[in-house]
Amino acid sequence: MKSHKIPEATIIRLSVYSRYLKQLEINNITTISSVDIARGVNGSSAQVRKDLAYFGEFGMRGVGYNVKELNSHIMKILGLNTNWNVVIVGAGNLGSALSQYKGFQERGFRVLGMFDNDPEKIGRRIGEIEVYPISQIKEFVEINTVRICVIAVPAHYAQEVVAGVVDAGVKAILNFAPRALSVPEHVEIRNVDLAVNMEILTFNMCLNK
Amino acid sequence: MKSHKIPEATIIRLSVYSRYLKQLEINNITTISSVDIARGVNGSSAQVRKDLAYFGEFGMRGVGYNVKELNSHIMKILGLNTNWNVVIVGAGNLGSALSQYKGFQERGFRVLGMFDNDPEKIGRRIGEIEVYPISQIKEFVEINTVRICVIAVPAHYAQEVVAGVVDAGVKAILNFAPRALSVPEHVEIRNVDLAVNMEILTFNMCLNK
DNA sequence: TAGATTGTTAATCGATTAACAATC
DNA sequence: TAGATTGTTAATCGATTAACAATC
Repeated sequence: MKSHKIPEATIIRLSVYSRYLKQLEINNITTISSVDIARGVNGSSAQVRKDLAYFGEFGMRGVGYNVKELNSHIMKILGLNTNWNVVIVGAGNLGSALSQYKGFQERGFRVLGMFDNDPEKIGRRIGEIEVYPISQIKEFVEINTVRICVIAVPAHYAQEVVAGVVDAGVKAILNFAPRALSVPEHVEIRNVDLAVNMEILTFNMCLNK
Repeated sequence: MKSHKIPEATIIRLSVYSRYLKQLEINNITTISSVDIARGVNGSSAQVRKDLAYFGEFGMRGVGYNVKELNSHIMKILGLNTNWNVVIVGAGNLGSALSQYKGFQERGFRVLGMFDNDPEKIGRRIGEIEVYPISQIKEFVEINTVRICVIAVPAHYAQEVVAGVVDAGVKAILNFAPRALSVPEHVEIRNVDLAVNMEILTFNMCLNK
C-alpha cells in the first residue's frame, strides 16, 4: 500500500466501488472494465483507474479487473478484512434505527451495545441490542475491544460524550449530532449532518429557478 | 446573489455556519468576527470570509458580523426563508427515525407523510405522521406541494421509487439507499451513505498504525 | 489616530481529466 | 496481428490559503 496522500474523495469512491463490485459478484459477473465500473457508480473511468492506482495494479491490460479479486483488495484497503465492534451512544429514534441498520452488518460492523442516560430506556432491548447506562461504557468498550462509537445524542450532550468515549479508548467516532466536536489528534471523527444534506438540496433547487 | 460557480464545500459550510450562528443568537451574542466563527466550526477565518464573499458583503470592517443579520442572509441563500414539505418513502427503522428527526423540523423541513408497500405498516402512525400506501404518493405530493422526498428503502427498490416520485413532481431527493441512482437533470439528488462514512473511519484508523 | 477586521486578490495547493504508451 | 483496456503522465481545472489594502 503506497499511501502517499490519498484524497478523501478517493476513499469515498473506493467504498462505493466496493459495494458495486459486491453486487456484481452476487450476479456472477467475473470481469469488469473501468468503463463499466464508472457506469455503475455514475463516475468516470479515468477516475476509477486513478483511484485504484494509489494502491497498486489490480487489473489486466486489454482485459479489465477480476471482480472478486478487486473487491477483496478494496475491502482490505478500507480495513474491512476484519469485523469492527461498535457502540452507539443515544438510544433515541436515530440511535435505535442505526443499531438495526443492515448496511452496517453487511460490511462487518457489529453493534454490540447502546448507551443512554435515560432510566426509561436503560435495560430495554432494540432487536438483539441492549441499552446500558452510560456509566458502564468505559468498562464495556475495554472488555469488548470497541474501537468505533456512533454518537446519536442531542447536540448539547455530544462534546461530553466524546470526552467519555475517548477516555474509554474509542479510536473513531461517527457523529450525528449537528455540532462541531473537538477530539484528540489520535481519534478519527466524521460528521454526518442530515440537515446539511437537506439544505444542499434546497440551495440547488433555488439556484435552478 | 452573484452566483457564479459556488463550490459545494462552500454550501456545506454555510449550512454549518448558520447553525452555529443560531446557537449564538440563542445565547444573546450580537456580533462575531470571522475568526470566532472559524473557531466555532473548526474552520479558518479566511475561508469563512471567502465563503460569504460569493454572496455579498455582510460584515463591517473593523467590527465583524451582526449575528442575527448574517444568519438571516445565510438562511435566505440556502433557501430556508420558507418551509419545505417532505415525504419519506420507506417506513422501516431508518425512515421512521428520520420522520421524527428534530434537526429537520428546526430548519423548516416538515415531514407530511410516509409511504410504504408493506400492508403491515400502512395505516400506522409514527408520532404524528401516518404511513400511506405507496400507490397514493403521486396524489399526495401534488395536493401538498411536496418538493423533497427522502428515500429509505432497500437498495434494490430505490431506483423504482425514484421513477415514481419524479413522476409525482418531486424536485429533490435525499437518498439513504446505498446505490447509485439515475435522475433526470432537473431533479436534485444527494446520497447519504452511512456505511461509506464508517469505512472512511476504518481506512484512516488503519493508516495511523 | 490606532487597532481591528473585513473583502478581495494573487499564490499555492490539490484533485480531476485527457491522452497515450504499455501490454494483454 | 488487431482490438481492448490498463496504468501513468501531463494538462487542466478548481478550491484553499495567505496577504493586505480598504475602512470601520
